[in-house]
Amino acid sequence: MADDVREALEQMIVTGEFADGERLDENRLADRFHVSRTPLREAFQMLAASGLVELLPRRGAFVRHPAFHEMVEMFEVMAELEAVCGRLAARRVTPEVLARIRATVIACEAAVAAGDTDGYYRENEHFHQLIYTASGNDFLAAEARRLHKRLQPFRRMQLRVRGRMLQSLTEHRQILTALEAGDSTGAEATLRDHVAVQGAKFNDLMASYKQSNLRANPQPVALRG
Amino acid sequence: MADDVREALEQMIVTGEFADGERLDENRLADRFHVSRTPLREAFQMLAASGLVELLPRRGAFVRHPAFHEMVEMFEVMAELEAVCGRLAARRVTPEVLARIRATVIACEAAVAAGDTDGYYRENEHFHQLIYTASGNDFLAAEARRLHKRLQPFRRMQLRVRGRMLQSLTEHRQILTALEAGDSTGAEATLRDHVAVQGAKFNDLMASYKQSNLRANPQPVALRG
DNA sequence: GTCAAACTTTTTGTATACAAGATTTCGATT
DNA sequence: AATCGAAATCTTGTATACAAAAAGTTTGAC
Repeated sequence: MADDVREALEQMIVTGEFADGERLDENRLADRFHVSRTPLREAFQMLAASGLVELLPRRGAFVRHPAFHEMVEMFEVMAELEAVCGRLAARRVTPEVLARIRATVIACEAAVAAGDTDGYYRENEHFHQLIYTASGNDFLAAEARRLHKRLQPFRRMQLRVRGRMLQSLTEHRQILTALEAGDSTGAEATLRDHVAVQGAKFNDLMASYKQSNLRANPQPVALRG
Repeated sequence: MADDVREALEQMIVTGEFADGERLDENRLADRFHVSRTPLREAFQMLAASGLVELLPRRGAFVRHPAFHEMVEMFEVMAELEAVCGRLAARRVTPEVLARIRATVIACEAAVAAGDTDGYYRENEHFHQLIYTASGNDFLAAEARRLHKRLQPFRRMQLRVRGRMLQSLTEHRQILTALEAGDSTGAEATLRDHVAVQGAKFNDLMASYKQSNLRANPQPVALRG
């Protein structure tokens, strides 16, 4: 029950239903979800653990959208984590996982050919999840998945850009080639560039950030109404 | 209050007062700490968020010590995170932070000269915290600190080994040199090797793991009393 | 003696009650 | 009219109450 509430709130937050710094009203939300404050507060704590809200003692739970520079920092870490996954995967990937990666690349090609953006998005997700698995380090994979999930709402912004899908596919192919060749340096570099927000991607991301409703409020949380 | 309880439980867990898989009894602990179950359960959730306990629905909170292979995986990630910090720091470190890193290396030298293990441990902590800061990426620094803290009880095992302190100091010097030279590749490689558990360090760690009371129970959590 | 089903006891999860801290309102003062 | 402070109101944090699920125990059949 507490987990259902967390799920619902998480959805509401990442779809921008709350402004940055907005306080989550325990009584109002308890009414809304037909639960008492107890499971609601549990949900708040879970959201705080994943960084979606900030808990200020005796003040309440405040939703926290990342500032642009924080988003860039998170993407930088994501790029490095995936680069590490790639480097390790080049040495450790099992034939089974490699085959599944190959399959997603083929599915991605099909999606591009069909102009199926949603399909591409889905297969792209699989591709990255498999890279994490391929690292052979479950802890690394779990950390990568955690950050990947956290960045999901912002990644959505990115992939709609024209031509991005095709470029992404090309990079997937290069990554696959590197993994097949056991080329750890190549896999690392290609994955880093694939995920990193730089060059044109930086500007695209900035543009969509400014349009989104997941923008941070420049005022510090503690001083807001 | 909930946070005090979390603090206390965290201490008890990392000092091995509970066996792996042991259930944390809400009523008993509520009595022990003179609090009600409400803040206690909050503490459980926080501990679950940092991976120290596992929450099984309708079953309770079970302490979770990492298996040896999980510990190795965590150290591998730590090594990679610090390597990234080092690479970025070589390009981004500010003169102020660099000066403070230099100071810790000098303090480490003094500690080695005096045979002051505790002093070395303290300065070593500062050194690594500063490396995180030097990365210029606050999110990366926060993630590195989180994992660093999680590994603290296991790192304690490591540094007592004879000769380790001197080798560690030598590596600190090399890292500092690389940072001063703006040598990102050097800083990255040196830091990775410094933190990585490999060669003799692997065997040392395994030996102390086996002796510690933070060992995992081979039986899966769900099947334990 | 073993197994299983029914019953009893614990234990968890949620709701509610209440006290202490934060916020707002409103009036008095400059 | 603006500002400060006290009273009133709201909100959070903790304790307690209660229902439902899990664990443990007893009883009965074979």
